Amino acid sequence: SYLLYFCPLMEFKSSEVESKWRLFWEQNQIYKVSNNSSKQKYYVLDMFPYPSGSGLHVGHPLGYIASDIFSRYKRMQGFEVLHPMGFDSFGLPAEQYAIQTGIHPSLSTARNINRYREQLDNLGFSFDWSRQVSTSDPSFYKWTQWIFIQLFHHWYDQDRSQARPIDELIRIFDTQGNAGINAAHSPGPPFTASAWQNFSEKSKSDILMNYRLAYRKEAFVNWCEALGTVLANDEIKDGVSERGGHPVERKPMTQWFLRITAYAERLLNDLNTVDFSESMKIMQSNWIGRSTGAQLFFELHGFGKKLEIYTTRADTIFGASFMVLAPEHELVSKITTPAQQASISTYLQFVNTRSERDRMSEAKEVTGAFTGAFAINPFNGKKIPVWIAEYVLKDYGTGAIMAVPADDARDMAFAKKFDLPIIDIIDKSMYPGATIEDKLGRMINSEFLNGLEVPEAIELISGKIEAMGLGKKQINFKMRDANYSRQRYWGEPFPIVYNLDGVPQTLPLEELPLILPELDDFKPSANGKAPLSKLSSWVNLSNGFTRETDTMPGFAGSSWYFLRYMDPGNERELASPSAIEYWKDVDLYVGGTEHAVGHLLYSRFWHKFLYDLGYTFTPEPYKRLLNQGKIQGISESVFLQKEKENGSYIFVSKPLKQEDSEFITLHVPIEYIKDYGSTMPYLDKSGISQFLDFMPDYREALFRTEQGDFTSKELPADSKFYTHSELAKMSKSLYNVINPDAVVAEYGADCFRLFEMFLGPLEQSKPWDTRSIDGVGKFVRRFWSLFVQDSGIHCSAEQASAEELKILHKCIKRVTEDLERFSFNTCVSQFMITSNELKGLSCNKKEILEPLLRLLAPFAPFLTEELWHMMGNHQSIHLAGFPVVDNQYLIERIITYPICINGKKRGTADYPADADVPALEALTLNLDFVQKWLDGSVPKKVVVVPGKMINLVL
RNA sequence: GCCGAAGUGGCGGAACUGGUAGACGCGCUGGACUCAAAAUCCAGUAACAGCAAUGUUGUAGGGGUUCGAUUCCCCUCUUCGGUACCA
Repeated sequence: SYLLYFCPLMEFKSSEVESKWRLFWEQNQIYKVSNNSSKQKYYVLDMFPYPSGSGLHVGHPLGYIASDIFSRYKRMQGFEVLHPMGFDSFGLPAEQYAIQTGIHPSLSTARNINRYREQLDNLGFSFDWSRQVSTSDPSFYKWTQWIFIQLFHHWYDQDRSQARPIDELIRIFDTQGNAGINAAHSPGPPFTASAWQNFSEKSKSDILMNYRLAYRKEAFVNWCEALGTVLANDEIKDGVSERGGHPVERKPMTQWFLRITAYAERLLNDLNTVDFSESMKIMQSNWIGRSTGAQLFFELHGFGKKLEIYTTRADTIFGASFMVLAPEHELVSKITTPAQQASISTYLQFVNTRSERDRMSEAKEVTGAFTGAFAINPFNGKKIPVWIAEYVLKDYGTGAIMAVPADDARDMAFAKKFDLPIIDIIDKSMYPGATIEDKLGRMINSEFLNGLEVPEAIELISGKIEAMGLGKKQINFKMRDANYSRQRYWGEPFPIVYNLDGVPQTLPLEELPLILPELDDFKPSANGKAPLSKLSSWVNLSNGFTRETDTMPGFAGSSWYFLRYMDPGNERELASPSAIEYWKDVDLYVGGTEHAVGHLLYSRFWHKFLYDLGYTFTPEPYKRLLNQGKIQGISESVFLQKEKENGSYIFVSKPLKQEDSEFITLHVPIEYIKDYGSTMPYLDKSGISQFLDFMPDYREALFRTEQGDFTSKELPADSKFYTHSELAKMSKSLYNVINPDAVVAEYGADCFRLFEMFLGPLEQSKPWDTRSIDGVGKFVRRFWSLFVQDSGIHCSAEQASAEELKILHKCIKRVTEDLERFSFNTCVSQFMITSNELKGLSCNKKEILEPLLRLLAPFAPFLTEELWHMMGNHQSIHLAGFPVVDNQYLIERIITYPICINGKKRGTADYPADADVPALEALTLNLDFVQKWLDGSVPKKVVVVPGKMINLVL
């Protein structure tokens, strides 16, 4: 034992080992990916991060670790694996930061990227960093601008279901006008070929705008005064901006839009061809929101005008007792009668003063006004009053509806409030559970529809509407065209100039990228114009033309970045055709659900557009999508009570807190807490003094503990002041962020990776459990000690026993299967089991340990690389093959069957694995304990489940 | 409100097509080593009853199918995620 003191055991020193192998991998370009490989390709993509100022916390790398494990696994299996990483570096936070601090976004972004890069490198990822992209890099956004130009120069042909060049559309206009064209377009008047030829250049440009896939239009936008910009619908939560929670109001502005609605049908249908989770597909299809219905015209009594509505329930037309227009509907001013003028104006004023926020928070409140006009029911000639109301939306359908109170809850509420007639038209008595909205029941009070079931009635009347020329069948989508303009600085400038008539023109490829100019003042102008508009030398060109001053939104760069990774240095194309041909699409995409409807839809749209133009070769960009859950934190807080008499403060230890008194809750930085993560975390005396340094306002406060009330100085040394734990997200404001760097420094990157996987299923959200990481740490040490003893590696060349081979191959089998179904947590469990089993056998045989090492390599790249080299290998383990299971070692010779009587286990018996069912039956009936139980009688049935169990039914 | 997912020990979670529920890890209890602590190792750990063998109850609650249900079907409750006047 004396000797042992002087002969230190060889330990696994993670920090030394990690830096050594990181350097080795870099010098030997282990993770360099080739575009000219003869191997089969596999593309594993992570959703690239926005490099925020606060760096990574332990939640961010979860998905990256999973994708890294999978990439390494595929690479070891012999695939050429593209596993790149980059940065989504344009966006609001950097700009907000710039406004506050004056530091230019490009500087803070570069700094943040470096920090992210460092943190990522710490975790041993196998990214090919030579392919890194950043969306704010001009060599990258050159192609973002280029794609926008392509969108501008294309229109969508519904008949061919394809984007086509705008020149072809002009040729069609020249020869036949716009009458016979089935294009995705904004509303506009019909015109003939000769009319087209006589239009001015300006008018032609305006008309073409209605067809372009990137177009300008005046629209109500979500204007956020506090942020000084318009926001997309998905940047608003509950009527306030998602970032900052500022109020949002509606404001008309001329904006760029992308005609994503042209692709709605394909975006919906092609969901069937991709491997996304069911809930993800449902989220997307709800967002697209396809509905089949009918366009229907109502004569307006005494105006010689027609009112166009959209309905999915044409069958209910005999129950239509009023019409409703959206307040912004263009006919409102034209049809309002003098008598109703006052009340309509009052209502319109009311609507205008209401922000989006008010509308949403009082969604159930019924408001509206009567225009004085009447529409004529085309089927029975009845006069129907026309109302306006907030609950009808301008942007959906035609912005006008026929209201059928008997069959629609909203119309019903409206009819009740304003005392309008309710005509019963569907008898639902035979469908007891059916709600008002269900398409079930039998028609009544509906003339020729009477007696029909609802679906039959819809069918019949739709046919009649078309035959009578009253309208036609129509498909509608909830999805709107994407607003593509931001009145912001830190984004891609539009490659657009306006001529003297204000007609937009695109820049030629030679002038791309249009570099975002330097600017000192990033604040938006008061009039809502973008910061770039202040830079007149940039805006105004020598020929009198002006530049577009808005910038592109956050989703621009992220809509196509995965293509750039294929060929990031290319200066002539977004990526070379041969590179795209080789990599094609993403085989596995890993990221959070929060991008379900935003990023994923936009990028699928762009990819389809590029597919139409022949730049990409698959209709969908992502074959398979895996959504990782979030890692939650635990926040710690203390209860503070203010004494009524003298205004002094007293902190109350959690167990002493009385339910009825009022408390202020203050969050405590988790690093001051003792027993963090246990059921009874507390502050000790030094923790309290740290906390008071952090919140000096309460320096004089008393602390109430079991031992009594004390000031912080008087506290007994052993006192425990208990705090309150809550599951919460990790956030700076709750002081509960856990930095991966600290965990890596303490436990090593391998342990960190294994632990994040071990926490639970990847797709599930789960709390970071600081304490149980020790278990994984123990595994790493035990695994190490399988290979290393005292002075070094101690593997023997001895032949492995059948038992040992079985343990190994069981592990290979389980881990391979679990990897294929992305069950990483059970992989780690299996490694622990196997390592314990081998430990129990004192197995140190190379024949077993070497394949086991390769099996673990994707999970623990540093540890396995170190051991691999200690065993005498000179090449990286990550270039070695992944072990293959040999089932011959797993064959069971004897199987222990549980023997049950009426489902209850009564004993066991060992039978040969290959025994057939009749033989098993016969052997079982002869068992002593079975005979005792049967006691002479014969069982009704013997159920034999080969390999599993035998059950006798008496 | 609607759509979706999920509810298993003190905790995170296993159980792949119905077949001995609670693998693996944390925590806890006891023991070994130690002057002592840490570390490490060994044993135990769903609940109830029992010295024990063992028995009974148990996968949110209720019902059903089955020889057998955490798994399949119906109803109810709870939690989380998405969405919100879409005609």
